[in-house]
Amino acid sequence: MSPRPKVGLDIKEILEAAAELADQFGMQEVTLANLAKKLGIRPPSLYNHFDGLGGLRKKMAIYGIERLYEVIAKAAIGVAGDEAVLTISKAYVNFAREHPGIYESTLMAPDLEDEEVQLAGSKIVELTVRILQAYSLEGDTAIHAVRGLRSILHGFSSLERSGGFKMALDLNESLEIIIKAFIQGIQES
Amino acid sequence: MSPRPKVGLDIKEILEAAAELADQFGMQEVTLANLAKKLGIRPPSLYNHFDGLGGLRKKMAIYGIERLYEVIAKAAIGVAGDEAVLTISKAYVNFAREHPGIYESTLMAPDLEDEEVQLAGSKIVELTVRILQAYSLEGDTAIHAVRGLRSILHGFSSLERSGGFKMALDLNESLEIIIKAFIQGIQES
DNA sequence: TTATTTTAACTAATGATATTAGTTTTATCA
DNA sequence: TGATAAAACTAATATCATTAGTTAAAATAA
Repeated sequence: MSPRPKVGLDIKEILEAAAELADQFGMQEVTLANLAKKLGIRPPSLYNHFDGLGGLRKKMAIYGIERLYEVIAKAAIGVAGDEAVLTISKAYVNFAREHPGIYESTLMAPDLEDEEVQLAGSKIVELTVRILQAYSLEGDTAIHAVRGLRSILHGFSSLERSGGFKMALDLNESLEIIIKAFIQGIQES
Repeated sequence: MSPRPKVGLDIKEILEAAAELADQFGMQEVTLANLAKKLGIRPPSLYNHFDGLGGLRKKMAIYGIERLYEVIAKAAIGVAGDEAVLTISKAYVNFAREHPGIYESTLMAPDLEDEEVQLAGSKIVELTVRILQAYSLEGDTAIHAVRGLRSILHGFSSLERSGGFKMALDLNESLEIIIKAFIQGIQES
């Protein structure tokens, strides 16, 4: 019930190769043709591992979200309160900087509302909720706060990558000030 | 020095048709084939108006940013302070909701660092700077604040569109609370 | 060991796409 | 009226993703 073919690729190797392509050349260069060439096989052979280009993008999105989660979760160990929020924020933004293609892939699934994709993302949301519990926010404020934090982190990463911030002013400093302002303000609302 | 051909399309009509396609079906359906069909011409004829698919995407990005600017600028008339920030924020998010394809196009230029694209975007940045002048922020804080506000608005719009917020909690309320918290916090930093 | 089954590769072919080259039509202007 | 320039066209090419059908290799079952 578990045979092995000649080349013997598994989905993990394929996703790692696809992630390398994405980080080096951007998601628009992650084609079945390029991926197959990198793996030393023919494009149709990839259909044994996932359901076409859409299927690849979905798997890449889940893989990318999981890698992002691991980085954030590791950063969250042993910290709490403001320090925790700041630490995971930096980890998030750094991940997007170091792996622009993987980060891009987390937004390129054919259907981002897909159950598996949402499930992967919900782990990051839950982690954020736990960290914000330190502030004992009232009622729905915690949910609004999570939405705000996610908006800041995704918006910041996205704008930074696309060259949206062109003023000569340190970006890490901006991030720190933005995050601190937000958590300060949310406590007073 | 200004002849006229038989059909006589101008770039504005073409961009409006492309924007309609984008809003209805998403940017991935804005192909030269689909656009030509909608306009009643053959795909190669489009090359008389812009430089291929990349050229179209660049023109669409500029067109989209300009339309977004107009909406924000109109919303900013006759308001100041917190009310102004809240009003333009709602206008921004509403634009992304009403014109998802146009909004998407503002991020799909082949080179977002392109001079013309940046120029279009800088008008929105300058408008935001003027509105934030009401707070008399010290030193570089104004620049950090603009970066924060842009991150929130882009991140919020982007996550909302991709189904990132799945809790059953009013999104407009979230936006209002997030923006208020941020401008409150930035004044104390 | 031998036979069967399953997996993962392959070739060949198709349809859609962007793109280039070269041509034709049409409207303006001298 | 004739020249020019803009904007349409046809024809052809290369690159994709994708499907259908085939083959080879490895693991399991007899």
